[in-house]
Amino acid sequence: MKNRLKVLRAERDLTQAQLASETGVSRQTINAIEKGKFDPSLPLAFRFARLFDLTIEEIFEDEQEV
Amino acid sequence: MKNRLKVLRAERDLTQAQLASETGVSRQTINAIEKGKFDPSLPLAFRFARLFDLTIEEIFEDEQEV
DNA sequence: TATATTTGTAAATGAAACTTTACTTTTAAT
DNA sequence: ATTAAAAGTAAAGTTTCATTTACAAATATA
Repeated sequence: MKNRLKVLRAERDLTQAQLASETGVSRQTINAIEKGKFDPSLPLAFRFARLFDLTIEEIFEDEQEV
Repeated sequence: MKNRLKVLRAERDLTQAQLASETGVSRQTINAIEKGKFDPSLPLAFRFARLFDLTIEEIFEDEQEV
């Protein structure tokens, strides 16, 4: 699943560490999600959406893998 | 996190087993999500959204738990 | 009321998300 | 060219999502 976190972060001048602390996860978790190592949980996806004032669909692009 | 899966299923006359098979998970997973035992993964949430032709936000209601 | 279907639940297991610690590489600013 | 900050990565561990098997309870239908 692709995501626009890196761009959204850049637009708001946030570091991975800042985004991590604002969403209550570790910096490594943010890095792993940005690098496509794994997908966030649904609750974490909602926290990203709330923080950036976007829908989940505007942040994450599903690639219908099933 | 609340969800409207049970109602959406009822509207389309689907059993838990049918919804499970259409989204590629077990019946027990559907049951557990409906009963609030746990939240679906983000990819599974996208599959529900695609199947019901709704956004994730229209199916799942976040209760800002963090 | 008997029977079939659906739903609820539980235990054990596996897979994926996420953590902590720690270190290296890259980028930006002196 | 140094230095500091940010990003990348890795290993080991915990928690959460999801599986299989199995059975009980509820709902529908004959």
